[in-house]
Amino acid sequence: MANEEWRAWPRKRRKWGEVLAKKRVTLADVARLAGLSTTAASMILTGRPDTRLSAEAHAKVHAAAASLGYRPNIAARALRTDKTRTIAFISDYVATTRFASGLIRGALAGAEQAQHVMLVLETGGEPAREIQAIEAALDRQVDGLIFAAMRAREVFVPDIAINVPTVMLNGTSPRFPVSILPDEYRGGRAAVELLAGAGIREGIVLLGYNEKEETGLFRSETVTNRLAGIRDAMAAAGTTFVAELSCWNWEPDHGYDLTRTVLKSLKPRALLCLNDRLAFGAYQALDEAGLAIPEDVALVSFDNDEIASYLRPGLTTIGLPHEEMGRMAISLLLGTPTPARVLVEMPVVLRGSLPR
Amino acid sequence: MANEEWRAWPRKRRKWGEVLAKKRVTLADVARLAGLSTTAASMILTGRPDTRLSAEAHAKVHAAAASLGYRPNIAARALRTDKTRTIAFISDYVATTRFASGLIRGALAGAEQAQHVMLVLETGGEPAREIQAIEAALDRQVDGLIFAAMRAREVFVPDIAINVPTVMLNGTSPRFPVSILPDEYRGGRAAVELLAGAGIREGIVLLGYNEKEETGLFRSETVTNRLAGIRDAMAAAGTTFVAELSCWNWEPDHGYDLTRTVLKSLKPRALLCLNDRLAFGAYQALDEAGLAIPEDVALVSFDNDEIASYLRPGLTTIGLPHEEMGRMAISLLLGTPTPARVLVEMPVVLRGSLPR
DNA sequence: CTGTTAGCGCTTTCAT
DNA sequence: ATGAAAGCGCTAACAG
Repeated sequence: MANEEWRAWPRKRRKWGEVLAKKRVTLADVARLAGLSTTAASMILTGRPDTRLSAEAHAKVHAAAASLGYRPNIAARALRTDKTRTIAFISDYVATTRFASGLIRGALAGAEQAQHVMLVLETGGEPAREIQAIEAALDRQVDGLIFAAMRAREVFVPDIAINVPTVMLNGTSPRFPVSILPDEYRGGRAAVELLAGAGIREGIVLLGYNEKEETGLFRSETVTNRLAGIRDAMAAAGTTFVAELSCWNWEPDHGYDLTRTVLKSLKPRALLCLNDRLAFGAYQALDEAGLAIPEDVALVSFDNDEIASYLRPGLTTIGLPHEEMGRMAISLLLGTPTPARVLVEMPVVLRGSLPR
Repeated sequence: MANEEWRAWPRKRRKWGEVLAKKRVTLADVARLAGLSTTAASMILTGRPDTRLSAEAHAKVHAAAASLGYRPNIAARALRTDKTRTIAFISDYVATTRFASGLIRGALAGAEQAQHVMLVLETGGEPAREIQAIEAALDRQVDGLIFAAMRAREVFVPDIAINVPTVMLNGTSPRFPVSILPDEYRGGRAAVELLAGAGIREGIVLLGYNEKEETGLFRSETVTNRLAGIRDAMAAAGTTFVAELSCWNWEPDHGYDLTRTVLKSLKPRALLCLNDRLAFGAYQALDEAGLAIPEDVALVSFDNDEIASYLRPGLTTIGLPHEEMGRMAISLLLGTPTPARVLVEMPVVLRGSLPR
């Protein structure tokens, strides 16, 4: 399983503790060196405004802190202040669907900017692990909780006491009013408008519509809203789909099969795919059929998955604004509570799969 | 940018603090309810073995804790014990290359299993942010540090005092002897042996060899070792490459271009691609040239990127054992220090791009 | 303007 | 067998 190759270092193995050394410098050390009280040192180092200590005192304390390399012990501070400058990010899956990792990245960036730090916990969507994760976070006195779902949906949050601000990210929960979601409705509209803008109003096939929205992984309002936007925009453009193909999951294989099915009976002008992986499969089927993209068939899709940029021609897609959403979760958490549903705009990513 | 839709909840906005309630139950509360001292409660709840308190005391304390929903304050405990059961995972990028997120997932899983929790920090490889990340972690009294690199390489670790166990994950550093890497040499051998096993010993093209290994993103020993394994295995099989194509980066476009170049001058039997994205580009070029995989041209590649499973036929590839590596980082950190370089075996993932 | 004192919640000698 | 008291490092009242 693992192949170990031993290196020089210690002759005899020792415990980690023995390998390391020196205890941390404390505030008392700084105060002592500066010849002042810990109180003075504390006030000066935390930069409290109201209290006026001599400029000389300031200088001495800062000099002492610097020369000793002093760093505050945040755990100790938290005992007094009840603030750890730490936020927990609890999600069902971590970057399993690679693009959803944008949620973490955005949150991480937001936290860093706000001088906070993030505890990341994965629950697999299992209630038992969710409870453990919440408790582990709360036990460490985090200042806030972000509950993230990798696929937008209503999230079940265990009914245990949570006494810190909480934000639902890419999901909703009746218990927590603050939630952040992609603006799927407008995204859906945008996709259709893109086609219309390219002069395509006829011969459009919808790929991946899930007949039973209440089934499977996508029982969320997400896909419902996306579809609502699509249908409204189609109606507004005064057209209808020439065909609607449904499937139970959005993987490349399904896109491939669906597209082959379509091509048997008709010659579509465009494929509107409900996500990029379906579109990927569609590319394969279109290639096999000798149809050129976008001359024969145009494609528009959703998610801005990484593969969208790999395809040739590149896939035009309505992206999920995950990074922006993650960032927003932090600012909502750290700001005044906003008991609202925040909808974040989905970016339009233009590539070659649409005629210009 | 963000579209806000206000929901029912509070008439007037309040601060988060006012929205929440009740202070935490403390050990003193438990002790009081049990009619014992905090000392007794502490000993019983932490399950210290040597001290023998009455069975009755045990029962009372546990009952009290349960009925109050007591949870220890780990920050406070850390003040005494110097153990936070928290580990920091500091990496240059978080899941930017989607498959590298396996490192995090593995570490997360390992931490959870060991009842620890993980602080995740991203540095972008910038020294200033690295310092901040280390300090932020150390200030929170983490029990250990994992330094991860998303692409295996030698990692620069800022020269600041680090007084906790540290493991380099997917990277090396002269300062920290414990490091975990994929066993690239054996992986390289495996790839060639796969081809040989399929009866292919002639007409093999190497795709993506970087002439100047010291340039660009891959100055690591990783690619060097991978290539060494490949060359040794080729020699062992008594054959040589019919062509070696180099490029400066491993993206689909390069694989596409390189393959087209190859096809101009010869008809290869197999392509050995140094990563899956190159292979992806190669697929596109082969498709265009009307060559069938694996009948005309076989492919073997590295990484087991997600796209490898999307391709048709599926791409046979030597995977990066990131999840296993992440898990191992935790166990090394929490166990006895192992001042060694641990090499983790790369899994062989068989799919249709190789004739059977 | 500065220092003393108290205590956050917990574990740990050390008495009883 | 159990509890009192000290103290981890820090900040907040309150004196001086």
